[in-house]
Amino acid sequence: MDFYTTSQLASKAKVNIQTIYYYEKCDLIPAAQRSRNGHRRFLPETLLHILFVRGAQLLGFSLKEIIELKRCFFGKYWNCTKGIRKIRRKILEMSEMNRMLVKHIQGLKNALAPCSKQCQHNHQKCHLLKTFIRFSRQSN
Amino acid sequence: MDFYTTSQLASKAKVNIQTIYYYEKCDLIPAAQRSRNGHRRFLPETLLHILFVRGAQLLGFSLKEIIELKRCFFGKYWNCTKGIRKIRRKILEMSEMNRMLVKHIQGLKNALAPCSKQCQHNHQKCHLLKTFIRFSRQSN
DNA sequence: GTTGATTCTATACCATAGTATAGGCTGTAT
DNA sequence: ATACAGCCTATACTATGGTATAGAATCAAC
Repeated sequence: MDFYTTSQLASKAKVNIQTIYYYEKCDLIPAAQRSRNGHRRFLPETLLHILFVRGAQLLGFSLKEIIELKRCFFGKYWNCTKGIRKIRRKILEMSEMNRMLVKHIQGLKNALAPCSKQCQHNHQKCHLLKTFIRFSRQSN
Repeated sequence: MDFYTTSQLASKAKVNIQTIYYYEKCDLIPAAQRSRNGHRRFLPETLLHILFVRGAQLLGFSLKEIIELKRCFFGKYWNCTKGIRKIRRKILEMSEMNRMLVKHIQGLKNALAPCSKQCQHNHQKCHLLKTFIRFSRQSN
C-alpha cells in the first residue's frame, strides 16, 4: 500500500504544509500513521477529506461546522440525517444572509441616488450620511 | 458648551467604553479634547461619527474602509466624488458576493435533493460528498 | 479623610483560519 | 564525514473587531 508524505498530500491538495498540520490538529483530517522516524504517512483517501473541507468552506461553512459535518459523513457511523439537517439549517442561514445583502445593496443604491445629482456639502443635509446613520439604528 | 465623557458617549452610542478608546485610536472618531486631569471631553457630534461607523459596518464596510470613507465625508475637505466612487465599488463587490451566495445556496440545494430521497451510505456514490468535493475544485 | 466609582494607559486575550519561524532530528548523496 | 533537503514540534505572528484585565490616578460623596 502506498501512503502520502505530508508534502505530497499538501501539493496534491494544493494547500500549505502547515495547513495539513493544522487540519490534523483540529480533527479536520484523520490523524496520520507514523513511520519509525515519526514522519506522517497519510492514507490516500485523506486527500478527499481535505477536498471536502475546502468545498464546504467555499459553500460557506466554518471549520467548526465542518468538523461537525465530518462527524456525520466520515465518522464511525454515518449519520446522514443529522448531517442533512445541518446543511438545511445552513441553507436557511445563507438565505437570510442573502436577504440582508440584497437589502444592503439596495440601501446603498438608494443612498447614492440623490447624492449623485447634487452634493449639498452639508452634514445636516447629506442623504448619504443620513442613510448610514439611519442604518446604525436598525439592526434588523 | 457641553461635552460628553467617555462613558456618556459610550452609553449614548450603545457601545462598550473600550470600543470608544479603540475607535479613537484607529481614527474612526475624532480625538477628544482633554480636561486638566487628562479625562476625555467629546464633542457631541462625535456621536454621529460613531453612528456613521456602525451604519457603514452594517452596510458591509470594514473598519479600514470606513476610515477611508470618513476621510471623504468628515475630513478637512469634503471629497464626495471620491467617497461616492468607493461606495459604488462596494456595491459592485457586494453584488458579486450576492451572486456567489445565490450560487452556493443553489449548489447546496441541488446536493441535498437526491440525498433526501435515499441515502446510499457509500462514500463513492454519495451525491452530497461529491458536490462538496466538486466545489473544492472550482473557486470561481 | 476615607471609601467607592470613574477614568486613564497598557497589555493581554477572544475567535477565525491559517502562515511563518526557530530549533532539532532524520535521511540521503557526495 | 559533511552538507543539504525534508520533516518534526512548538511558538509566535498575521488580520479583523473588538473585549477584558491590571494597575495607577483622580473624582465625588459622606
